[in-house]
Amino acid sequence: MVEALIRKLEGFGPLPEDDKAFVRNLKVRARDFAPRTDIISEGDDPSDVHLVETGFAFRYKDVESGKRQIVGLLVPGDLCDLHVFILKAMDHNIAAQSPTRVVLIPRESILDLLERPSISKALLMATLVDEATLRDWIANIGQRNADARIGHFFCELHARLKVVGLTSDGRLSLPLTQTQLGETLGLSTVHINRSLQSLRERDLVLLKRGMLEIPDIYALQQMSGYRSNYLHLGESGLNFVSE
Amino acid sequence: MVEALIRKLEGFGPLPEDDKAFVRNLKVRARDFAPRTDIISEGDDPSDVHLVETGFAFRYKDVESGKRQIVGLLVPGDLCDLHVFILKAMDHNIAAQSPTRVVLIPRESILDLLERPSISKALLMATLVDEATLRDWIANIGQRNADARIGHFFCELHARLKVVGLTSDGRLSLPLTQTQLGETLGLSTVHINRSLQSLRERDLVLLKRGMLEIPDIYALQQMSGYRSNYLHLGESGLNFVSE
DNA sequence: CGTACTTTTGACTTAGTTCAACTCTAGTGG
DNA sequence: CCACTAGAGTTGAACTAAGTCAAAAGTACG
Repeated sequence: MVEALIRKLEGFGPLPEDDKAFVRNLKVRARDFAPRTDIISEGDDPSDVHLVETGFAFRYKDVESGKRQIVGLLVPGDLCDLHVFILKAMDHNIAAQSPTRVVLIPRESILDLLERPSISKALLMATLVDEATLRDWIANIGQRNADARIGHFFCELHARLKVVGLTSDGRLSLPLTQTQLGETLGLSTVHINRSLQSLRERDLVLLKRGMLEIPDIYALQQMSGYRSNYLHLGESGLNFVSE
Repeated sequence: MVEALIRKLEGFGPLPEDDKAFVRNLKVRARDFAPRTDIISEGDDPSDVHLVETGFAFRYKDVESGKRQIVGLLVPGDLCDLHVFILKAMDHNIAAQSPTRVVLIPRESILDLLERPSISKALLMATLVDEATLRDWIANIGQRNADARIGHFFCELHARLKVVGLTSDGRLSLPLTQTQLGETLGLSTVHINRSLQSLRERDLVLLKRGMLEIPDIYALQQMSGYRSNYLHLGESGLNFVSE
């Protein structure tokens, strides 16, 4: 059940056996969430840290005026709220998009984990990569026009999912509605719809029924100015440009 | 010279004496940078981690089409590139805005630091707060119109600088040109200028000669939808559940 | 005082939003 | 198995926030 965590921690290099054993001995429990339900809400002071085991979830922030901004996608192996055990309360919400199973790790267990240098280091690394991803997201929203913005986002998603083996031949699952895509990229639903049509006409992407198809990832990277360096997937043969 | 780092690490609670002693024994050297010069560039593989001791710097990412996005401000005590010792290369640039003194900490020393649970934990916490700030930045750029966007940014800056005692009575130093403000917020220089005028006419902010004045911070928070929870600064500056 | 930024202004263009209606799709229950 | 519904996607038309261009005015400083 906690294997997803080990995979995550080993993303930057193998973990000592005793650390792995320690992780496996954590007493954790699982919890399932239906689509479109909140896993954690702003203001919560959870006593457990949540780890996505299966499913697809996202972080979002409510903004006055009823709008909201999606500020992160969570796929299996991602930690939802490592920060809450330090900080007082959630400063954003997390919602399940598809049926999602979450592993709950008690706050004290996390504190124990942090006493182990290898694990602590691995968590820091994972957090640093998240940070880099957020910076790229800012640049994307801040500087690119709608078409490139959408294209760039798709390139990032493709890269992230490819690493964990969740793509096949330029196809990947993207269970977001066009409205949610808009909330992710700071664009209106209508504009997302029109840009998507334009991208399809140019044979750059095809999004249908939660399935995203990228016929030529290189062409999409080209048009959207995507460069993969910030994901830091390197080393273990994952420092790719396209295929 | 490395006191700034200790202050940073103790931001979330006191550090054991031996850890502090360890930090003080690090062999580091300083380096000065003139305004408008790059401290670190994209693609660099620095052998040292950089810590801002005095001055004001910022992170930025170049985007195709000659534009660029500022993705973070660095004030004294901030670490520039904790991630490079893990990751292979910088994925963005850091530039000094005012005369800036930087402390260089050798990569190996950082690795030694990470072997110490208290320090490692403190670094993780600092990184998690940075992450929260970035998420808020995304929501700001993605969802707010120009006036609220600028106002919100100023509120955040005010909060951050207040904690480190760099504000006095709603006044704070903001050594950015209007063009750079635009690069920070994803707006054109001209639009920044006009919004700034509008904000001034409404007595919300007054920016002149690198000095920002906020007559009524509460009013500004109100108009920009600012809530401070995400900075996790609390009352005394330090309102965390640290143990 | 001259050079080089920065800030400001005006006139014009445009990318993206809003509103409101219509269609399509998938799921529900009779 | 079909009818009904609700959410998701699509369309058109009108609107506006923000961008662009280009030039003037202010400021900093050697």
